[in-house]
Amino acid sequence: MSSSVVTRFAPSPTGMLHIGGVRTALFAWLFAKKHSGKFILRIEDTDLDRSTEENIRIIEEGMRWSGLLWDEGPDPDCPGGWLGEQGPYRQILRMDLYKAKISELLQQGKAYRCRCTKESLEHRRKESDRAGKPFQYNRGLDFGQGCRDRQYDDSAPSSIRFAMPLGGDIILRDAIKGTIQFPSESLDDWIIARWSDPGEIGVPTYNFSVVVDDVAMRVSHVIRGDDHVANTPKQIPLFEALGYPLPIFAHVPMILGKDKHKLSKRHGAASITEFKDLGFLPQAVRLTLAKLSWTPKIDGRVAESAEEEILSDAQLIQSFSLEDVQSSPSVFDIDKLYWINQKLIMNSTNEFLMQALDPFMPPLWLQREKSWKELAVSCTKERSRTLKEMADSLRFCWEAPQVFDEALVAKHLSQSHRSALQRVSTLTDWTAEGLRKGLDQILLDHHMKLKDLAQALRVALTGGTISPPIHETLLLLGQEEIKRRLLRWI
RNA sequence: GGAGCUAUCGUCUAACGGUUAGGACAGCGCCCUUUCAAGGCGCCAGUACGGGUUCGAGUCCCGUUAGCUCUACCA
Repeated sequence: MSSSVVTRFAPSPTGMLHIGGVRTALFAWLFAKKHSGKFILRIEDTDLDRSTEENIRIIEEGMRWSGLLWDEGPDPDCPGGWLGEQGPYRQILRMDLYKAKISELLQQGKAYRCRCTKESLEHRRKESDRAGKPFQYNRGLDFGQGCRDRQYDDSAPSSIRFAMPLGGDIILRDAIKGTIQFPSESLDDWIIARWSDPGEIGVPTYNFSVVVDDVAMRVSHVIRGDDHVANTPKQIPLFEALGYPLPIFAHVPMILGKDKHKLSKRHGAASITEFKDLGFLPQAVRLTLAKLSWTPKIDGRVAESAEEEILSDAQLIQSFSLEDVQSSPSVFDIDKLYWINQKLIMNSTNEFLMQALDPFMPPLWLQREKSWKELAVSCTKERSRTLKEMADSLRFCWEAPQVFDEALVAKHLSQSHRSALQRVSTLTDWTAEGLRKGLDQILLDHHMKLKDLAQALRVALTGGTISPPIHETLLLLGQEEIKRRLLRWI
């Protein structure tokens, strides 16, 4: 039990849920599932100014939609508002724990009160800049100028800094990146608790609370974004100072936009909500994200055909391994998502799609018979990349065309076409079979090709030349609606 | 500026130091076809650069270049 796997996703509620965050969470989730471990969601809201309740809700909803359900974390349905034994899972509610740990460090001389004001630090930073050196508190040019050995008590306002090692290297053994060495001299004594009034301990900073929480929640594998690599050498000595064993670190590479910069709104969709609204399936998002910087190997083999690219969650979980994750970043290509989404839609049951389509459809959709919906879904699912496109391709069912393109009318609705349309409106057997026979007879009588009649009907009925196969299009519209729409052409 | 990371087709990637450098998406062409798709077949396209090590380097080492991350009392 002591060796059981626990991973976590620890976003800060300062904005939307970014697709890059979802990918990081996905890897942590896959790893936990693979090892029958636990996956924790923890809200890192120690930035009081930027964190909001609304953003927490967005994160929870986004995670649920993505299918990344957490074993421990916030849960309004549970007593106290969270699920799990190490709660609460919002850092703002865990201040007592942090402050107790800070007191310990203070007593042991592993942390110290710092009375340097923002102004003083600003000044020293500028001085360093002028000398062409990076500013590091109590290192380099600043060595000896800080409060490290002043033994200040809490009788005056102060922040609290962690006394970092002064020599040697800090070594990070990363499950993805390998061993990385950081010279201690490139780090400095960083702030673990913000400025506070006399007698108090300020709000702890991210790098501090993360360590305390990861230990308290028994996180065995810290799987997080690449952008945290530089934080890790700060955190490692803290684990040691607190007397905690080190978890295994795994830093997953970033997801880039087409211009090789961090993926953002500029590249189109970046938040998980946007992907949802675009009509992508959660499974498609998971699969696409999973295959960035990682290639699943099924039975030791990578995909060798298009079909083999489409994997189930079970296959992803089964083949997931941190060692196989690349250390280089990758560019997110939405075309691949479209393709995977289309494949998954094609593979989906009508039952599933009928329901998945609900949010994209007008109210009239909900009133339709099941058999009608089934027909609508089955004749559009092979020709749509997204749920939204599916919904769009069924628009003609509720929206009669108002304006017609003259060129289309001239090409597809000549007098001879119209006389055939006249016949269509007089058909009486509107079963699938009867309709087929009826159309065939019209084609014979009018010496027409199906192609011509189909396009004439499309233009007359939908205003365009694109629709599901013509028999299905007619069945979806129904006899009465067709008569109504054909009226102006016959 | 400093610290760190990274480098195979446009993109995602595969390749015990030995392959005509493989696959997928995108693009292009042909076939199929009732429009659009789907499907089938095919084409285009890559080891950033320079040095080593080696019988042999995409793969190991060193440098160069480029990109990214971090460099906050943000997370």
